[in-house]
Parts: sequence; structure tokens; C-alpha cells
Amino acid sequence: MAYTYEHPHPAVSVDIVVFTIAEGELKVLLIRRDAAPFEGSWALPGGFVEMNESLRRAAWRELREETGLNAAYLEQLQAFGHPDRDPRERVITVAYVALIPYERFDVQAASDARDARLFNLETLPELAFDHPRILRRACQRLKEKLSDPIIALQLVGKSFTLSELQRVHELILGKPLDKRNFRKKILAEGLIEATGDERRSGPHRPARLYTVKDPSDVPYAPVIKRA
Amino acid sequence: MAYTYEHPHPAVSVDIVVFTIAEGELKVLLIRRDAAPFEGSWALPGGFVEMNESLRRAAWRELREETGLNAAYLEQLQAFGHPDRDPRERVITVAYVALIPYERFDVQAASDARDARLFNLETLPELAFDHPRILRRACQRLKEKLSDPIIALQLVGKSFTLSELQRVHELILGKPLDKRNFRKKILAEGLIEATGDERRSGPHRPARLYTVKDPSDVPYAPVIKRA
DNA sequence: GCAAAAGTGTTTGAGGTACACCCATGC
DNA sequence: GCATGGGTGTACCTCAAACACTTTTGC
Repeated sequence: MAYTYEHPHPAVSVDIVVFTIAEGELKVLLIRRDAAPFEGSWALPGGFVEMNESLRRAAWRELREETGLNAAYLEQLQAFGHPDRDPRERVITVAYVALIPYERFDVQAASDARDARLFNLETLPELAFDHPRILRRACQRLKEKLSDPIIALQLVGKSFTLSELQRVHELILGKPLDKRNFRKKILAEGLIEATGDERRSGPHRPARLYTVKDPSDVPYAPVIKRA
Repeated sequence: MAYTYEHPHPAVSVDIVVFTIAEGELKVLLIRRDAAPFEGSWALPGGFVEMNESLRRAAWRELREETGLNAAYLEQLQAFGHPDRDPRERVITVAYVALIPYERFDVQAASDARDARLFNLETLPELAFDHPRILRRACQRLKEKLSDPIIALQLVGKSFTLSELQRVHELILGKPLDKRNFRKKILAEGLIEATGDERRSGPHRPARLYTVKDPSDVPYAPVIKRA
């Protein structure tokens, strides 16, 4: 089957920069390419936009198909369209940023289960296409958006300790934060509250657990079962 | 001539939201469509991306072709790609925001000189496609970016008074600002300096003129001739 | 002289930053 | 009992916001 147009048309794809926190580090999801070009190297999950779906929907679908994930948070980053970014043909890609708490990760469930792995940002493999550039922009955007408190909340589980949340901020900013100042600010925002439960995880005082007060404040937040 | 692909490809266009200050108001440039669909209604300047040019370059070219303008400031807004946003075929558009000081306007010089006009944001005509949505996002982005001092500087001339610059901020924010606080903040940024000249323009005290100190601080800023 | 915009400082409150010690636990 | 992270309050500084009068001009 072939499709013919009077004028030349580029292909349009979506690529998704999936961030999560695993093993106490900020990680990005990459997929090993099993076809040319860049066969064997790693790339952002993504694929071509279908003709009857919106860009956002395409990003959502690709994410599910390639990784089995249902994104918690999905935001358009920007379009990338240098003429020679893909050696096969002109491909314009629209990049998205997705944030997913690690506890939701179930990459095994991918229908199109390819070789997918989480990488630390400091130890990235060779990336295909202009994906290094896209990834850099995504990191930058993530930092800029961190002032919105819901960003970090997308990367922790249903319930979390304040130290965990602080660590998320520190990983994104790449610098340590003061514990007391952090807690003061976060609690002043009024988005989260203590559950009353504690988590004990080592030879030290147990940590209080917190959750998002009102899930509607946090689009796509983990669904919280209230008593 | 026809172009054939194995898979369906959308068309890709760029649309540019051109802001300027004219007659003491924030205005946006629109072009009257001379062909279906939406013939006779107004639309953002834009057109299809050519196969050998980047998105940014396409935006630049369309702006020049349709309006004779050389953009002072051009920034990607985002991609819009709902499947039915164009009734002819699937068209994904990448929107840009351009800021141009009014003194550079020379729409008459357009090679593809169509019916182009500046509109006040409060008195817009009917817009084609999803351009109302694009325009709303552009206004929102402009507000968000105003904290960067170079934004407002893109909308004033080579030399300007502080009242003019303040008016630009007020128009973008849609609310009045305090004169003393405004001047304090702007001057503290250290980007501009008094030229020593004054401008007299009515039955009141003349205003000092300012310019950008270092043009390299302000990409695409009006080229300033230094003594 | 009067209308109209230009120009000029100080005070206050909020929020961000710096900083040090005790607490509860597992081993 | 000791190592480990959890939890807490105060002082300072910076920046944003509020606020009123004098100056210079054109007519």
C-alpha cells in the first residue's frame, strides 16, 4: 500500500523521555534499537504518529506499546526537525517528557517487549539520532518545572517520606538541599499530609509517611484510597 | 509531480505568532486567507515546511515571505497536531512566537504581499483552524517569559524611555505596575543604560532615553551604533 | 498657571538561606 | 552503645510591594 501527495511530506514521530527514580538515582528509560539505522545503539522510546491520533495520544500509545507503561505525567517538550536528524528520510519528531514513579514500572508487560533499560544520566550509552540533544533539553525543562511542586510528586510512590521527596528534588537539581528549609517549604504548600503510618528501613528512627491530600491537585497522581 | 510513501505522512507547517507594540497597544499580526478553507477569515502567518530546512528556518522564511519582516526574536512555542485541525488533510503545525519592535515593521515589503494587519488582542476577528488556541498559548507563554528582561526589550526600539518599557510590561501582564518599583528592578538588572539624550513628546518633562548596554546580551536586538 | 508625564526613597512583609542538636531505631 | 537517618526552630538577608511628592515642559 502506498500514499501519494502532491508535495513532499516529512514523517512525524513522537519520542518520550521517561524519567523515574530507581536505586536512589534519577534514571531515563532507553530502548535498544533492533533495526537500522543505529541498530544496536540506544534510543528514546517513540514511533510514528498515526493519522487519526493526536500527538499526545501518539506519545501515550508508544509509551504503552514499547514499555507497557501508563504514564503518570506527560508533557510536550518541543518539536525537533533538523533536516538530517534521521538518515532514512525527513523525520520531524515531537518530544514528550513523562514522569513515572518506579513502583508503577512494569516494562516486562510491554506488548512490543524490546530490550529496555533504565540508565543513569551520568553513564549514558551512545544514543541514536539527535536524542542526546532531546535528552539535554528534557533535563533542563525538568529543572525549570521543579518549582511546581507536583513534578516531584509524580516521581514518588503513593506514600513517601519527606526524605524521599527531598532526594527527588536534589537529584533533579543536582545539588543538596537543606532538610529543614525543604520541609518547611513543602509543608507550607499544603499539598501533602501525613498518613499517620511510618516506614522503618534500617538502624534509625522510622520516617513518617505522607500522601497527596487531594489527588485532583496532582493530575495523574497515584490513585489514593482514602479511609 | 507526486511524492509517494509506504506509510501515510502528515503535512507539517509552521505558524508564527508575531507580537508587536503599536499605537500603545500589544498587537498580533494576522493575514487574511485568500483560499479555502477559511477563505476570507484571518489566520496566523505560516506555511508548509520545506524538506531541506529546519523548523526554525521555515518559520523565519515564512515570516519574511508573508510579511517582509526579519524577526527580532523567534522562539518555538509548541507543536499542535489534533487530527482534524485542518479539514483538507492531516496537518501538524509547529508554532513559533516572534517579537518585533514596531519601528522594524515593513509589511508592505512582503514579496508575497497579502492582506496583513495588526490586531488588538481584545478585538480579534474570527480566526481560522485552531489558531485561537495557538494564540492563547502564545499569550500565556509571553507572560511566563516576561521575567526574562530581554523579552520586553525585543518590543521596544533602539532607544526607548523607561515609561515605554514599563508600558510593554503592563500590556503583556494586563495590569498596571508601580513606576518606582519597576525602574528600580529594571535598572538593577544592569542591561540598559541612559544614552544621555532625551525625548520630548508633549506638554510635560522630557524623558531620558535608554539603550541596551551590550547588544550581545540581547540576541537579535536592534543593532546599536556606539560612539 | 495648569495639565501632563518624568523622575525619585523609604518602609514593610514574605520568603529564602544558613545553621546545630536531639530522637528512635537495628545491630 | 553506636551508627544511621528522622525530626525540629531561629536569625538574617534579599526581594517584592505599597506609597506621595517635586520637576519640567507645552500650551
